[in-house]
Amino acid sequence: MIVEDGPVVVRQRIESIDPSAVKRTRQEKRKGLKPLDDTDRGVILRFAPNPNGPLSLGHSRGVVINHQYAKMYNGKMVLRYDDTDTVVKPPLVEAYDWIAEDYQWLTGSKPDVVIRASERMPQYLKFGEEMLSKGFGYVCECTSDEFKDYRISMTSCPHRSRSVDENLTQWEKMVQGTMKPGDAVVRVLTDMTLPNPALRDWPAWRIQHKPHPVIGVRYRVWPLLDFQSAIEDHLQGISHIVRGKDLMDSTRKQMLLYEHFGWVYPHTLYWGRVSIHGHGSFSTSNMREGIESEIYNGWDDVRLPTIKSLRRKGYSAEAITSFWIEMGITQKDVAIPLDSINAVNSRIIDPTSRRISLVVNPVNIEVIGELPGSVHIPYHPDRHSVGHREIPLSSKSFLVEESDLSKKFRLKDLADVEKTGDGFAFTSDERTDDRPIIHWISCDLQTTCDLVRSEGEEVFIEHCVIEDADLIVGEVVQLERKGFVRVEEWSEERRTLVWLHR
RNA sequence: GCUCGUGUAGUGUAGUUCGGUCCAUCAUGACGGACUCUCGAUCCGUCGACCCGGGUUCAAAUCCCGGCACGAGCACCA
Repeated sequence: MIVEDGPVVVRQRIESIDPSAVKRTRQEKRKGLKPLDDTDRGVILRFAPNPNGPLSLGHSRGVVINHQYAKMYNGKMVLRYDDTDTVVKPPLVEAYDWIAEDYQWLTGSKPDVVIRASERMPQYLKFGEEMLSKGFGYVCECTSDEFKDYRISMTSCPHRSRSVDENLTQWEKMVQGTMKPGDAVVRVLTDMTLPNPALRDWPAWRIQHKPHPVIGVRYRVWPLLDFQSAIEDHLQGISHIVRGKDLMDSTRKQMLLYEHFGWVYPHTLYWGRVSIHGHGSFSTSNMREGIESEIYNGWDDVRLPTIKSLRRKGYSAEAITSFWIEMGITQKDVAIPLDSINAVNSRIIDPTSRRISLVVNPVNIEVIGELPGSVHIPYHPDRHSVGHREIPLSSKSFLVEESDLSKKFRLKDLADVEKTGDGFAFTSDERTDDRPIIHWISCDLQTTCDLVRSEGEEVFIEHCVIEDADLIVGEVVQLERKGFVRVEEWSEERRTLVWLHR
């Protein structure tokens, strides 16, 4: 045998038998998302947010990945509002539209199906009742603490052995509203000795008397996520679920329910938690509180990681999309530096962004010497198709950044300047040496604007001078030597820019 | 405590299914350089990783066993 031979010898032998078996090829990184299993019977995916606020950057991962898979397999996308909780994380009436809008912005399309769980109650109630009449659910009147003890000790609670009739009677009381919140809950009958405590007779329905912000007081009993989602996924024929790995036990709970109903559970993929490096975690509820207590100016506050805020700052949907697709769906918990999203965004916006001069701390200098009446400067250094502007220079006065002032400098695209006694003089329109190049604004064509910028927990509004260009609201421009901003307002009365990134 | 999951350069990823094609991919970052009338863009180069310990094998990022670390679930939230 070849036991004493080293791997090199073995490789040579293999090579002599079949060279292709050990051929060295440079390995490559897989592009795009990992293929899905079992796609031949159609692909239907879903994105199921709680409409208790607008979409955040974290949500956008769900939108992007699911939509991308649907696209890859010519499948369908379901946008489902999971709005069955009226107490802990109640829906925000406006959020439904916000989410639809952000969804469309991100994907450039509308979902194939839109569902509000709160409008599907008749369906859920039907299956809830079926569960009880078929004997795989029961009405449990333990308090949550009491049941916790049963769960830990792996023993049955007194209600577990109720008859179907008794369950149906109690259910009717829950539905009619004669029982108060907390009095009872409907559990799915699983097995109290299951090794995973989370799966032991998990709750499917609870009583809520607080009105639903959209549909009011029509129902007294509401399904919990695991039940509602399980039923609706089946009803919609969802083929693949991509969800956070914090919902892994949800999958397992729902599979037990599917077994009872005799259904086939969708294929499920998971991703880990994502946070932005150096930023605290923002939950929708946190943000909502912050807005209500006026710590934040609104959902599009530049400090918040909402899609609204990112849009306001000028991120492109394409950047967010390719960022998530490149990241894929690993189960690792990751902390992303904002810079890596910015890098993707820059790559996309740089070729089309006009270059504009803006000065934060302006100093007015008058320059003596020969100068044309105006100068013709392109809006983009590499792409002349972006256009150009004609800047009048008759006043020979310029605004420059205070910190840029020195003995010798060059006004970019214009002329070399030198300090002469108490003034400044043009020395050449050609570039003569490597003196610093600074940006400038002609006093003939200037206006003021506000620049909104956040730094940590602070928001700053800087009053700046900017060249008076015909900026368009919504466009992203690059401030010469500074970075990208989005034009938020541009009119006679108000001109506001929002800082994007460098 | 029980259950589940994850560990590849600073960061994020590819490769792990089925051991050899891996002295390990790509991007970002840092550093250096070229180019450029922006501190932008572009181009070139450099740096840098398989959580640890055993085992199996001619051969382990990949398989097995045992640790360790981190995260999540065990809600009448989603």
